Amino acid sequence: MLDPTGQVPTGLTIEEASSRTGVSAHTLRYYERIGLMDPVPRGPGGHRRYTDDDLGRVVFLTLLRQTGMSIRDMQRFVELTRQGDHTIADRVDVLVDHRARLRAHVELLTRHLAALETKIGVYRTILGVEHPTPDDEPALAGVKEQP
Amino acid sequence: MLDPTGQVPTGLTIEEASSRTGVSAHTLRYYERIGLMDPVPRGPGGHRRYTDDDLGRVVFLTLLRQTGMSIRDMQRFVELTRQGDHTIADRVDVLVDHRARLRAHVELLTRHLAALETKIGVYRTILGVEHPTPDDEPALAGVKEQP
DNA sequence: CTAGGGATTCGAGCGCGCTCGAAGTCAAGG
DNA sequence: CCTTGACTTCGAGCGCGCTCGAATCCCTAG
Repeated sequence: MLDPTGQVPTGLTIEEASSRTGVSAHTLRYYERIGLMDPVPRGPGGHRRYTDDDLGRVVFLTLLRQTGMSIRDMQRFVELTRQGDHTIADRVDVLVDHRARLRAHVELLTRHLAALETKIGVYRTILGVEHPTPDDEPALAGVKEQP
Repeated sequence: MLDPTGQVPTGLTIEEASSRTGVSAHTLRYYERIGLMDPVPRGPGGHRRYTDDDLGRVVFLTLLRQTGMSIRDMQRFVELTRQGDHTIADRVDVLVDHRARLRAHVELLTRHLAALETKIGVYRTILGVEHPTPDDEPALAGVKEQP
């Protein structure tokens, strides 16, 4: 493990970074290719070694993606970051806009969720309401029905 | 507008249905093609005339889509519907599962929203907090952060 | 030295959910 | 009559976000 110079490679391999972030190695390379990540430092043999900062970046990118920001918009945001501190106000604008969209989206989903509850209620009523709705908390417990 | 027989075509044209549901005419035809909608009744000239029931169906399909159900799963659900009342319990199962995923998704988004607030806060701090953040009350009541 | 394993780059391919365009039909209006 | 325009069917195409596979390279173990 130790090399003769005493240098221990620092940082995580791409596989380790993948398992810690939940992002596939393929996707990690892809993000780097398209400029969402700055070139990740390389260890011996040109292998990527992810630093904590790199991981943090990945996590943030994942947050943006999962909240519906497009790859293209993420690229624009990252470009702002690269341009230095004088773009911080712009970055805040982007994030605030994104937050607004996200809030609206969450509200929409919440309304849809309520409508879905109603629909389920209607169906259950049709089935005959023996059960005093033992269903409003288990989620994964597994939904039993009986005739 | 009135034809000699006194027959007034009933229901909405595809364009009207589109503007009322927010779903494009292209997509309405597509949904019918792939079996998400039963064949919509036709008026003179073979043109579609959407009934209120049809619109209701479109709205429900839209809800499922917007909450992340795949077209494929929607097709399976619709197929159950077509098979008659004895599939109601199965339909409930599908909807309950979907509700669980939706709840989890909303929770994830809510956590991401909180993280986003934090990030914005950090950036604002860097900018120097002249502005007493005139932004932390609108939209949603949920999710407050405090330093 | 050889073999193995896991990384590298790169472009191509894929699944999803539309989205579009071509070609045709029909009814009303001038 | 002919035009206009909104509809019809159908298959093809598109944009997105990955996802994969081939070829190559490097390091380590035996």
